[in-house]
Amino acid sequence: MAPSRRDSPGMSAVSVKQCLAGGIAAGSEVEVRGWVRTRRDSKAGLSFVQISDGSCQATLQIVAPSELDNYENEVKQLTAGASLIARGTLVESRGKGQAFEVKAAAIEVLGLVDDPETYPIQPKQHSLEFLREVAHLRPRTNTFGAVTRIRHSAAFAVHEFFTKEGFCWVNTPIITSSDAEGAGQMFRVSTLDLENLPRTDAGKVDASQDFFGREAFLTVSGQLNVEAYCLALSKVYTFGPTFRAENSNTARHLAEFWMIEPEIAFADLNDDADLAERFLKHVFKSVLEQRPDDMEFCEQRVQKGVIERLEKFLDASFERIDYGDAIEVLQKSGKKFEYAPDWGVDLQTEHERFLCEEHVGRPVVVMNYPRDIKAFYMRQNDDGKTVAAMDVLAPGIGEIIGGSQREERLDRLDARIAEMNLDASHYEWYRDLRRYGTVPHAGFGLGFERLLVYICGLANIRDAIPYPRVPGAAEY
RNA sequence: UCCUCGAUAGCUCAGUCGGUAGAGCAAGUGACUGUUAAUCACUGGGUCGUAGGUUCAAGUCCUACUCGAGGAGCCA
Repeated sequence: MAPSRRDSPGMSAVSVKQCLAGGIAAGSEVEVRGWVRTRRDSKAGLSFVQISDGSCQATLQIVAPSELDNYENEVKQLTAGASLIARGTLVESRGKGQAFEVKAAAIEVLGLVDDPETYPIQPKQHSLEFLREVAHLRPRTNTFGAVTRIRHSAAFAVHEFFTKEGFCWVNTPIITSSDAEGAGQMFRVSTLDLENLPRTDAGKVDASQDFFGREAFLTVSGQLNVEAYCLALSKVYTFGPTFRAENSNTARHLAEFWMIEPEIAFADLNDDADLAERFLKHVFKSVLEQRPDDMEFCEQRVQKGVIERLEKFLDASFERIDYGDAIEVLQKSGKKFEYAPDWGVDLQTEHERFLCEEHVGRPVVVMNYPRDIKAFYMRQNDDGKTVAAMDVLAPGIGEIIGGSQREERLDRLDARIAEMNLDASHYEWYRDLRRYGTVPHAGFGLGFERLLVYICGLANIRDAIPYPRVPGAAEY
């Protein structure tokens, strides 16, 4: 990682991370750029300025001697948030707390803070609720720096995993005309003039005059579309934005979030569960390896125990349990649940957490759910009562992945579409996939922000995405 | 959407029985110091979320609304 050359002769622009990593020889001339975290003045004729440039969790100490031309009128005006470029010598620090520091020969102040008293990001612990109200400034905090770098590493690990396993990333459409699987309320996409809507003779809004010549929405899932690519490229996945217009106001829901949906051909539910296990372990392992400083920050300041939770996850093989057996286990557990477990009803969060935290003590895959509580595309089992669906439950959070083997038999699929009163005309192209060379296939879905919440130990999903969109709030 | 709790200085909070407002941090000034979220002293900073109501008197009690948090439902 050679420092890039800059205009100034003999001087290289380097990151805070590079300065602290030990890869640059002490005595080197360097240029660093960043934002001030704190400034401490010494009457010995120097100031200490801690700067961050986002390259790592740590800050770099700039030692600014009072001999600098702009010491009195600029350096001593530096407050949290101000931006600067420092040029000088990278030296071993005389003080404790850091191995290296930069002895500045010049400090160029790019931007002071207009009103330091009202600058929201102060060198102290802020509440996450408050920081949500300043979403444009919160990336300057330790917490959001860590989450942002971890988010990047996790996203990279997702692509790395699938690439190594021979998958193709397929960009399914964000604008869609079908309501997919009825997976929830959709955002409408329209260019019609809301003040003056075209009407049909029957008085309905005339969608044929809209941009796409029909109704259109933002996607709630790329799964149906990606199945088509699966039945040609064998191993595919989506990773993109997803939208749900549900009025859910919780720490686990966003109106706009990123979803990962792999789909594998010539595969059954067991293959699907195997894939989910390898996938989660790879992402967790990568993040632990690539962002130890940020994970340590999460451990200290976000939630104690997050690192150990991930390490344990890597070591544990997933337990697999049939839904019916899980219900029996819950009923015989002697544990009092707010909702009594009953065959035919979906597992509550309290049930899921009991299964993986108390009953098994490691991640659990619950398989073969009652068909009446699951989507039309899930493959019907021979017992006539269940479908080949699975949920991966993780200690500390509950469901983290939901997936299924898909119904590849046209007659069975048609029967389900009819049974559930879905409009068959919407699924013609989906039915084609079963008419032209159908094969068993399976896949799962995973909310990327929920994965981050688990990795970082965050309490609220709104802190796992840069600009959270939730009912009643789309500021910034 | 339902239930519960909350909103007081830039931030985090205290504010007793209803009697016109307080701390820590931050900011400003000074002292001190190769300092480490430095330390010490002083100073400035408030339409108590909004609108009504009760009262001689409301941060405090009542009503409505707005916003936030926790839980539930829905789900990823």
